[in-house]
Amino acid sequence: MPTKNYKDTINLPKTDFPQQANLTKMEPRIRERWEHEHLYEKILAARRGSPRGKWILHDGPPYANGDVHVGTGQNKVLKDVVVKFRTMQGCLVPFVPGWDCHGLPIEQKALQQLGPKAKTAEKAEIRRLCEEFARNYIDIQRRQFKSLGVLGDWERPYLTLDPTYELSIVEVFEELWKRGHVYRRRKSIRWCPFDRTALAEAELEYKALPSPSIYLAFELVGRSEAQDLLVWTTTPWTLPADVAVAAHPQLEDAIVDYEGARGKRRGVIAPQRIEECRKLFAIGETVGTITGKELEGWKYKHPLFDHECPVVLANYVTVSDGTGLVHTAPGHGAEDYETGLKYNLPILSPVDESGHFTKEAVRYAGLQVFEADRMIIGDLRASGVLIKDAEFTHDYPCCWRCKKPVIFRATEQWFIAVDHADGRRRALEAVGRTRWVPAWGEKRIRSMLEERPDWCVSRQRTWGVPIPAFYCGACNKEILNETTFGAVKALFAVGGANAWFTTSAKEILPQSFRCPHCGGAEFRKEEDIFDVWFESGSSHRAVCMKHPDLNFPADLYLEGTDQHRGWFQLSLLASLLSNGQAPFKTVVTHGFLVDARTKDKISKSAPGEKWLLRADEIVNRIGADLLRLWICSIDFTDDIPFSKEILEGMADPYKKIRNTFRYLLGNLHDFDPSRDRVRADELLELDRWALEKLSSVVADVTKHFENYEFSRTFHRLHDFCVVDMSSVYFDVLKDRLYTYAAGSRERRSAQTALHEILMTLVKALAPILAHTCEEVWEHLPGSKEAGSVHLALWPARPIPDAALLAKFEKLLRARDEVNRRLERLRAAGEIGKSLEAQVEIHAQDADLQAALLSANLEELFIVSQVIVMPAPIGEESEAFKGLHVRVKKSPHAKCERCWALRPTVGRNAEHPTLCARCAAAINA
RNA sequence: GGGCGUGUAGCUCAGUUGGUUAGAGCAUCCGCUUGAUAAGCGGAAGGUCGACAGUUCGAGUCUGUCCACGCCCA
Repeated sequence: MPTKNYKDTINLPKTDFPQQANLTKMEPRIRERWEHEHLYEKILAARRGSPRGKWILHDGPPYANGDVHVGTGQNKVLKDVVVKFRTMQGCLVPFVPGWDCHGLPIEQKALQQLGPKAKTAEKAEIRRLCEEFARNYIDIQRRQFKSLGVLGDWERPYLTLDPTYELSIVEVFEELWKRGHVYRRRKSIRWCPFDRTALAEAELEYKALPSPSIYLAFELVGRSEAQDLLVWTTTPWTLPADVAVAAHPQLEDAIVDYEGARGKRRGVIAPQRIEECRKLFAIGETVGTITGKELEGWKYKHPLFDHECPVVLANYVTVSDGTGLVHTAPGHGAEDYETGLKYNLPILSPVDESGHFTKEAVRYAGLQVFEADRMIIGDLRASGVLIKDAEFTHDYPCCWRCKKPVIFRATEQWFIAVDHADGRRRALEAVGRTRWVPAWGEKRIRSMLEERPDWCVSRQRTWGVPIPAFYCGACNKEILNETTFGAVKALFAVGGANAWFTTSAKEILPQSFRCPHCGGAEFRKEEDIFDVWFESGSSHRAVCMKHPDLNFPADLYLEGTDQHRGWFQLSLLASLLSNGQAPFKTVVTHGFLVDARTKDKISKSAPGEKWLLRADEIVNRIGADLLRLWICSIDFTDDIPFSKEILEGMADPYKKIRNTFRYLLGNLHDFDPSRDRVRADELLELDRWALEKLSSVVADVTKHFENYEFSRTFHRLHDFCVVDMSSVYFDVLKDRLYTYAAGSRERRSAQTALHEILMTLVKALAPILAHTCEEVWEHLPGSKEAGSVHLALWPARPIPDAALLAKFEKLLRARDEVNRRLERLRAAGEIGKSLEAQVEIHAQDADLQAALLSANLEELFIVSQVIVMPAPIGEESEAFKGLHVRVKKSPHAKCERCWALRPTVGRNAEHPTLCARCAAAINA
C-alpha cells in the first residue's frame, strides 16, 4: 500500500498574524489608521450618553520647552492606560491634553535669541517671540506624545496662553480677591538676583555650597555681666541689615571667658555650643549663666555701623549649630521678618533687584552681595568683631532655573493668604476627602500644607499673565475693585493678556474711574506677572469647568511625585480658596526614572545612551508598545531603575504575549464563533478549566487596574500566558486541535475556549499594548463587536468555579511529578518526547485519586498511556507526599499521524500505520 | 538634623489576618522537540527575605534600634 502523507490531514495552525512584531513599521501604520478613522472622536461618540457616565482625567500640562523626555512620556502613557481602561469599562473619558506655555525658561530663550537687542525690546515683541517658541514646541511634543499611542483631543489641546485660559486666570484671581485672600505687602522673600525675580518654594533647589562661617563678638553696651554677645553667621552680607540678636526665651545661656581679637573678654554663648566652639577659638571657664528672658532688651553696638541694636526673643533659635544667639535681619530672612514684625524692628533691605547693595548700605553701595562678603569680613576683622573666619559647606537654596544661589530680599509682592477664611483648615479637610495613591501621598501633602506660608504669586518678568492691578498716579496705592476687574476681563476677552501690554491704563479703565483712596484720575498698570503655578493652578477653572467635554471636579490627577509640592498643592489651593472645592477626587503619583546603575535622576545623566532620554527616539528604535509594556511592568510608586538593558529585557515578555496571540489566532482560522461555538455545559472539562482560569485573571486584572497597580496587571496577564496557557493548556491542546477531525466536538470545544481567551486577552491587554492589540483585532475570526479594540467593552466573566480550579491544581501538581520522572527517563536516554512514555500513578489523597480516575490523563500528561493504580506503585514523590508514579517507555508502535504509541496501531487495514483514533478522524 | 517612603533570587514582581522545606516569570546551565519553528516543552541551579535585637511554641510577615538608598523640608 502506498504510504499516505498524513501530515496533510492534520489541522495545523494558520494565520497571517506575523510572528515578528516589527513594531517600528507596524505601529505607525496603526496610528495612521486611527487618525484617518478619527478614532478618538469615534470613541467619544460611542460613549456619549453611556449609563456609566463621564470619567475625567485632567492632564497636568507639561512645559512647552524641549523634546518629550522619557519620564514625561511615561507619565502620558500611564494616563493613556487609565483612559483606555475606563473607556473600555463603558465610561465617556475625554482626554484633553494641555501645555504650560509661559514662564522664565522660554523667556530666557527668547532673550537669548534677541541678543543685545533684548534690553531695548518692547515687552510685546519679547512676548511674540516667546509665543512662537512655545507653539513650536507644542507641535513637536504633540507629535512625540502621539507616537506613544496616546489617544486624545490633540488638535484642540488647552494652552495656558490661550486668551480664554488667560481670562480664567484673572477670574480665579478675582474670586480670591472677592473672598479676601489677596494682599500686597513688603515681605522678605526668596529672590533670584540673576533672573531678577521672586521665587516660590517650589522653584528652589538645594545644593551643597561653601559659605563663610564666621564667629563674631557683638559688643554689649552698658552691661557689667559680660562684654560681648557671641554670634555666628554664614551670610556676612546680611550684616548691614542687622537690627537685632535673637535668643531663645526658654533657654539659659552661659557667660564665659574667651579670647578674641580684642584680647581676653567675657561673652554670652549657649552652653551646648561651648564644646564645638572651643575647637575654633579659645573659650575658658563658664563664670555665670543668664536666661534668654533676662537678655531681652540688652543693647549691643552694630558690628558695622555706629548705632545700637536690641536683643530679642524668638522660638526658632536652636542650639544645634552656631552659638545659640542669632543675628537678625528682617529684610533678609523669613523668620527674621516675623521677629521684626513682632518687635517693630526696621525691615532693612539695602539690596537692589540685581543683588547689589544700595546707598542705604553706605560704604558697601554698588557691591554685589556675595562679593561683598570678603570686604565685610575684612571690616569685621579690622574692628576686632571677628573672632573666627572659617568655611562651611551646607545645602543652600538655588534658583531652579539658573541654578545660582538665591538671596532673601524684602520687596513689595502680591500674596494669596492661606489662613484667611479658614482656608488652610478647609484645604486640609479637602485633602482628607481625596483618595491618594499611594496612600502615603496624603501625609506628604498634608504636612506641606500645614506648614506652607502665604502664596507669593507675583513675578517680575515679561512672559506670563499680568497681575491685573492698577496704581493711583496720585497716592500710589494699589487699586483692585469690581470696576477694574470688569475692565480687565473685557480687555482679556478680546485680546487676551497681550492686550495688557499694548493698552494704557487710561484706555483700559472707564473714563469716569477715580482712585477709591484719593480720587486721583491718573493710573498706571501693575508690571508684575503671575507665578506660573498660579496659571497651571487655575486649570480647574480654565479647563475642567469650561471645556464642554469635561467636568469639575476631575476624577483623577496623575503626575510625578514632585507635584505634591507643585501642581497638586497649588491647584488645590487655587480651587479651594476660589470656589470651596478640591479640583480632584483621586490623585495618583509616580516616581522618577533613575539610572539603574548610578541611581541618579536620568534627567541629569543618560543611562548609557542619549536616545534613552527621548520618548520619541525610544519609539523609533524599539517601538511604543515595548516602552508601554515596560512602563506597565514596574511598580511606579517608588523610584524606577531605568537602563537600556532593562528596557530591552521586555522584548521576551512581549514576544511571549505576541506568540500567545499567534497561537490563538492560528488555531481559530477555521472557527466561526457564530457557527461552531460549543455550549458552555458541553465543553470538555479541561476547556472549562482554562475558562475558569481566565475568569480569575479578569477579576484580578480589573481590580488591579482600578487600583492603579499596573505592574500587577502586567504580571498577572503575563504569568497567565506563560504558566497556564503556553506551558499547560496550549501544549496539551495541540494533540486535540491538530489530530481530531476538524469539526469534532472535542476540537470545537477547545476552539470555543480559545476564542473566548483570545477575545478576553486582546481586550485586557489593549490599554497597555495599544498597537499590538489593535493589530490582533484586525486578524480576529468572525464578525467583530467594534471596528477597533479601543471601542470594545471590557470583558465580563463569571465568578470563577473554585472547586474546578482546586481539582486541577492538584492534577497539575501530579503532572509536575510526572514531568520530573519523564525527565529522568529522558536523561537515561530511554525516551525523547513524552509521548513515548506510559505512566502508572496512584494518589493516597482520595480527592486526587478520584480526579485522576475522571480526567483525561493521556492528554493532560501528553503521554501515550496512563494507568491509575488502585494501590501505590513505584517511588513516592518527594515534593508531593502520598503520590506514587512509575514511568516507562511504551511498548507499542508509533502512530504515524498523531505520534502516540498505542496498542491500536495497525488494527485498521486501510491505515495500518495509524492508531484507531486517527483512522476514525481521517474518515470523519 | 526633621518628615515620608523603599529594601524578598542577576532582573521584574508575588507572598492573604504571623503557621510545613519563601514562590512566579525572565535571564543562566543541561536536555527534549522540529506539526506555534528567529517558536514550543521539560529539568536543574540560584535567596542567612538590608542588619541586629525583642515579642511568640513559631516572624519575610508584629515591635524597637541601626544601615543603605530615594523624595520632601530645614
